[in-house]
Amino acid sequence: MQRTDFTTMNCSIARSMGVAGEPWTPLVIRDVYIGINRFDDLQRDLGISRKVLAERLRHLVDAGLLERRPYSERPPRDEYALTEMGQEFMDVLMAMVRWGDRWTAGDAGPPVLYRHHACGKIAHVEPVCSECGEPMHSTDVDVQPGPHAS
Amino acid sequence: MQRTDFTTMNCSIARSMGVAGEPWTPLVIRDVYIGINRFDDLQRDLGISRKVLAERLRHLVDAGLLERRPYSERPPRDEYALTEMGQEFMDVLMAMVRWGDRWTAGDAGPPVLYRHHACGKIAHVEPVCSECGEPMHSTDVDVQPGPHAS
DNA sequence: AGCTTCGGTTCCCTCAAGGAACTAAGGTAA
DNA sequence: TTACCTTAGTTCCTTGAGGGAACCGAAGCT
Repeated sequence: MQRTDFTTMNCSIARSMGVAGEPWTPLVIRDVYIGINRFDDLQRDLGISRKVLAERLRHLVDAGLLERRPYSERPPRDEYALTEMGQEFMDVLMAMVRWGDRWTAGDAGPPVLYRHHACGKIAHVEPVCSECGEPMHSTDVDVQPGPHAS
Repeated sequence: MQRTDFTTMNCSIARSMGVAGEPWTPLVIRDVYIGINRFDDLQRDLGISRKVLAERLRHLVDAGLLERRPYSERPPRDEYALTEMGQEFMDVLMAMVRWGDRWTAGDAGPPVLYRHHACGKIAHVEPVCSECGEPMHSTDVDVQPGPHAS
């Protein structure tokens, strides 16, 4: 948790950042997604302090994005896996990958590529409207108060 | 900047977080997007420390997501506006809104709604494949090394 | 001359990040 | 049964970023 608690703000961006926006947290989620599931492997891959990693994992399990899963009875050992809530957060990270590839990758190009199962092509995500399927960027919408407006 | 510099890592998620992942930064971008463009207005709306706000704005201008724009000659005053790079970062924040609405909004419902210009309906973003237009979530892709793999 | 607005900067305090060392529970080899 | 290894943390200390309040400077307003 940063100094300010974003999780209680009446804004979905703030709450998302409160749950998964602390330093390292998105990278932990990415690593678990690509199959790095164990404490020592995460620590080695990220180069993160063991103390901070333990805090982040505890927070993510408490928040419901990760779950602990035993992979060995003797000795008893747990690994971390994405829950459905965590899987869906990958949508946010894939949007972040798209943006980072476009604006921060430079001439060298993106470090990883995504091959879409359905069509077999190298692709990136595009945001479209859930109702009509047309492109939906920030310039394509009006913002208006919702049920729980402040 | 957090202690660790994420902007130089060979990962678009890390670089995105390095540029726009510090505490408050996504909320500053959201506010500028919805038309809160001036220092004092941002400070009042967010309740952020003036010191931290000044740091964040400077960082976002340096990174190219925001630009300063004069809105008064006498007295000389600037306001902040999203660049194209900043506008496109809104795609990430809209994905975050979608996730936050689904998983953290609770019974009260989302605080804000988005009306899509093209179809006029209340909608949220769905990620689709840039090549075939079918849904593209993290479970729909294989990850493979790109041109600038580590 | 004095008050207000805007857009910051400066100062100080606290608490989180980073890093290294330590711990604990069990397994393996001699 | 002694010694060492692996895994998954915890503890301790130092440093530096976040928070808050006060201050500042340029311009306008009365």
